[in-house]
Amino acid sequence: MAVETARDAYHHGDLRDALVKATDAILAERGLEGFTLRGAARRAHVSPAAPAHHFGSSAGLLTEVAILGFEELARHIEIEGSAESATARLKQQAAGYVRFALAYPGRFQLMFRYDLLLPDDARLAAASELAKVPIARTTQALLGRPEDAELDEKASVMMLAAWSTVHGFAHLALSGKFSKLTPEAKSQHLLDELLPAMLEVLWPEPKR
Amino acid sequence: MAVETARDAYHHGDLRDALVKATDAILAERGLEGFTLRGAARRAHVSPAAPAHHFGSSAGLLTEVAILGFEELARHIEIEGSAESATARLKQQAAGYVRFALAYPGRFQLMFRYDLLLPDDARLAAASELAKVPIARTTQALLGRPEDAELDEKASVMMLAAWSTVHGFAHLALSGKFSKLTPEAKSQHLLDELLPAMLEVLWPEPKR
DNA sequence: GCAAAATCTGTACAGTGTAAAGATTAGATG
DNA sequence: CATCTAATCTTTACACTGTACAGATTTTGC
Repeated sequence: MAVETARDAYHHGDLRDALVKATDAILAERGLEGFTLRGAARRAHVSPAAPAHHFGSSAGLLTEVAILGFEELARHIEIEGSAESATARLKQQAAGYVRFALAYPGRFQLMFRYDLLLPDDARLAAASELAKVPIARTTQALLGRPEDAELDEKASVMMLAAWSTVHGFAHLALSGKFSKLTPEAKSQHLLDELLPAMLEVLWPEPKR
Repeated sequence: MAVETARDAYHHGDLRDALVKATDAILAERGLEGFTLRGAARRAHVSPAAPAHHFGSSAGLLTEVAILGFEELARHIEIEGSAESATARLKQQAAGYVRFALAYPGRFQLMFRYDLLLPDDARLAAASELAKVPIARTTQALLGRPEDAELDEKASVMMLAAWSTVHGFAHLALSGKFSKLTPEAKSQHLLDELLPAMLEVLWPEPKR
């Protein structure tokens, strides 16, 4: 059956999955700029042209990894415990978003590099859309509406505001644009100090 | 003297500038992913290895273009007429920021792709820093402080909030993440409708 | 058991960035 | 003006890249 680890056989057994994992490992170890299709093939002990059959092109493989990225991102912004307020929940989700970006910068950058991904992949679009759902629900809560209701224009704009802020913060952090503002800034400082302070400016916690 | 257009001579005359302009033109025509060092050399009618002497590497040339980008960005966020309020001024600057990103996507994306730029270039850092000055001044105005004063922590955080929001918006727009939210969304719609609406959520205009 | 389909290899090609060595020109010095 | 030196550009070359194409190998369906 060759279902077990048959890496030296002519047929790999589960090359598709192995290539995705190899790519993800490369992203983690050497970042997005360290990825090459041939490198991923080497890591899976397979010829340079092998990936083509499963993914068509480099973009096909990367799209698969980006899908996993959006799913992982969704997990990071789903809040576990019940938050005290809607704004508190928003902040928890924001922290999850940034935590994901800082923990998996290669994945995160890939997910927004349309030039590396298949432009019209339905599964990628769906995964991206699914990752927004938790933010959408919190937005509705902020407006005092039922969480599973459809977003009207005001809610859409509000969600866009939250998303832009957090995404911009994450992107600037990964671009190294904060090394000047806070020379010693490491991930912990960004997550524990700077991000909450910024969010408090934009979504102040209501006095009680 | 060969100061005049001597493109067919052995010595170009002003190859350094010609390569920068060629690169900028490629970014405008084919985007950042359309740039190659050899392509820029071809456009300047020069051999593939010629750029190396002036810029050392591809990153050196791109860094030069990124510096021009930050200078152009600074021009876009300097407000011309006097704004009615500090928040109104912030919104004008935000619009300038996004207008720049949408008008010159190749340049804009390059400016934040640290993997393509020289990591420790002093002039690039200075240009990037200079582009923040107008936002810093508006931040001070928002807090009712003298505009040329040093930013304390609160002001820094506030500026970071504004910057993150606008940068995230621009980045998401260029990533094509708004095509779902607003299928027909073109630059005009983003600039005239969506962006002002989002900013109004975060920085509501004070009642008068 | 055997044909057909799926999977992977080997080879090849055009294109990339850039290192190294040589050709050409410009500018400074006498 | 002549000549030397330094700057500038070309040529060649190399190790890569993504991927197209033809063929080898294995699995699968009948």
